[in-house]
Amino acid sequence: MQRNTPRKRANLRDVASAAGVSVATVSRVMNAPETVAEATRKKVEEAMNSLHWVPSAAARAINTGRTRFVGALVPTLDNAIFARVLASMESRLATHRLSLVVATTDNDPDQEAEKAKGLVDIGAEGLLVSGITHAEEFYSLIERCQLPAISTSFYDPGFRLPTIGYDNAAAARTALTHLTDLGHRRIAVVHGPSASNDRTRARIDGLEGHSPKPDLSFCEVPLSIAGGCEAGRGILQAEAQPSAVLCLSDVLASGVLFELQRQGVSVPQEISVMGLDDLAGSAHLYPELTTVHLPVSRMGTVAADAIASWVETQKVPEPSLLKSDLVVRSSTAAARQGG
Amino acid sequence: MQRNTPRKRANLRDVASAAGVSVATVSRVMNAPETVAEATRKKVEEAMNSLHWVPSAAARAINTGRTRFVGALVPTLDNAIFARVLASMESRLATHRLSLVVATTDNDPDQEAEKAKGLVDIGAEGLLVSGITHAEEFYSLIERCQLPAISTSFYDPGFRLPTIGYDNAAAARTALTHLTDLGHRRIAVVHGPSASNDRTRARIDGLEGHSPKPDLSFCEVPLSIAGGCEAGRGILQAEAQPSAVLCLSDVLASGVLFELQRQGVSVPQEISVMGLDDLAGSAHLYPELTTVHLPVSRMGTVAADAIASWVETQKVPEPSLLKSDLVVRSSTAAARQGG
DNA sequence: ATGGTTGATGAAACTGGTTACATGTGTCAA
DNA sequence: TTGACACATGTAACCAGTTTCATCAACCAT
Repeated sequence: MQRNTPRKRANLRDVASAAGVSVATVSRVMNAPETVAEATRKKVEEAMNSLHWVPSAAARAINTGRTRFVGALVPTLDNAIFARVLASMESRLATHRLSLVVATTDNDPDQEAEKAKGLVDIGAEGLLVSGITHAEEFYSLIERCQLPAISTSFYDPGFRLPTIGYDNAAAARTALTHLTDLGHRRIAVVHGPSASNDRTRARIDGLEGHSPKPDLSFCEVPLSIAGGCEAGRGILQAEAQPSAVLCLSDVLASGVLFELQRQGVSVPQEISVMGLDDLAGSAHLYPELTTVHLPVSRMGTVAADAIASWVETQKVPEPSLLKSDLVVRSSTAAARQGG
Repeated sequence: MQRNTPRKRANLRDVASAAGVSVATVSRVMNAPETVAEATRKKVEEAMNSLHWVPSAAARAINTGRTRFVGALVPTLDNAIFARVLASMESRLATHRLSLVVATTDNDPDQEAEKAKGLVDIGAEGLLVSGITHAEEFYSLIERCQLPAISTSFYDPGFRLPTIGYDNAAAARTALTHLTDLGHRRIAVVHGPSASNDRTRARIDGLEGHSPKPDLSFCEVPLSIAGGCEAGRGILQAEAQPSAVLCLSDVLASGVLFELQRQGVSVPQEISVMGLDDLAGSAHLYPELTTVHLPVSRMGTVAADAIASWVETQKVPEPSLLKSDLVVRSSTAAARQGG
């Protein structure tokens, strides 16, 4: 039985002895090549190559105290909006030489706390979460570890964590105002599960106390296109039909749109439909969806910058409010007189 | 100047001396509590709590040689299909007590290689990539590190890496056959950028040599709903109008659908539209989209299991072919005679 | 009383890097 | 010729855990 294969990975010492130098010199070739003489450096580099040496991330981390990645906890990847946020976070973090570890929580605070623990266990230097509803274990975890953590999708300067997001209530109000401005008074509000989603709750709450006071009927469905379809069917079956449908998420609005078309209802002539989010595709739906634009990409980059600076400088970032804007397109129109 | 604040995080030794035991015992409380006497364990646990001790992931990793996370390199998060794959990978990996680090490559092999290096640098134990087009540096990286790496979205048993995916060419063929079976002969094929996307290329190639030989016209647009709309406009402006549109991605099909409706063309009466992917929302579009179902969720779980077993057991997994199925819905109909 | 076994614990080596400090050599101005 | 200084390199401590092996007491059967 020959033993040619050095079944164990080479380490710094192996490289050093192969190159005939000390470990310090090898380390210098990695971290400060300019301090090493040309000839020595070449010798070392050759030894590295011939031994197929790859530095151990863990060993480096133990010394520097840095792992260079942060974790993101999102409710789901199925909604395009979170995918968008993550995409912009990921690319922005890359500019800070940080990686992003993703975990999904399914809108469940307990699962979030558990996954957060998992992220800490593998060495996350910071955490990005969404919303303001979290388990007590989550807070005690980040406190215990003194871990930088930022909350997104929700602006609340008084919150326990720095928040970077928009005013969900105001966004919903903006949408409702657009509809009432158009003369709509009987409006169906379609939203996703409110029990598990604080953003949804905030949007619903934002509709309260509106003037003029519209006649709102609420409809809770799963947060998906299928859910929107379900809502659409429900609306058409109701005895008092609304002249407008306010969907608290573009995904739902899409479903409503498709279902109304399927049932032969023309939008916006018979019923206006409005969304909230402004997903990339919403501008291209038929009809083009009127909605409230939430700057999710921007939110991702701002949050990435904030967590990066917190991790690097230990300074807690300021909360940041991002503005949302009404985007009027073709899915809403003036209410017909005396409908 | 008092020095009450022990500005440094506590370590194992601190806990050990606080509890009046050895470091080995503290370590045992973590990893094999049953071997420690009840009373001792309690003492240690109290010390841990009062010192707010959090074990260092890096220190553990350096000993066990495990970081417990793998990296995934996807072209983009903007397409729902990758978000879906990642979601199922993430949840499946969690059952193996592995986390998922996500990086996006923008369909650029060089960027992929660079991000892969970044993932290795932070300690990824394995890599999940998509497609079969990769930079040479990528291969040399995984070879050098002897890193488990699996390719998804593309089945090719002869490939350099184990592949877990579907037969893209066959899926496209299935779609085309459905259209020709319905009597369509003049068909517009809408697809995303082919230069940078091997899956798209494979799908296009799959259409070749079909019998009966249809009259295909190709249209390349950005892979987005907006791109689909653009294609839709192009198709209506063409002098020889097709009776069916075959979109090599559901995202494009959605855009085509919306644009045709916008232009007053009825689907499928005037033009049939077909997709490929079967995204979650496709079944609820108006009209419901006929498409070819790709088992992306299943692919995610299979790939997760494969990389997990490779990482744990060092045994290279077998390639795996996942079947795709035709899903006939309402967006396609028989070609009108003598159109 | 004796030897064997089990259970709990500790001392110290070990993981794979980084880095403070020491050393040795060569250059240059005084 | 000598002291000052820069430069290249090595020695060994250090990071925060895990793990091997030794130790020692307690228990039990002989």
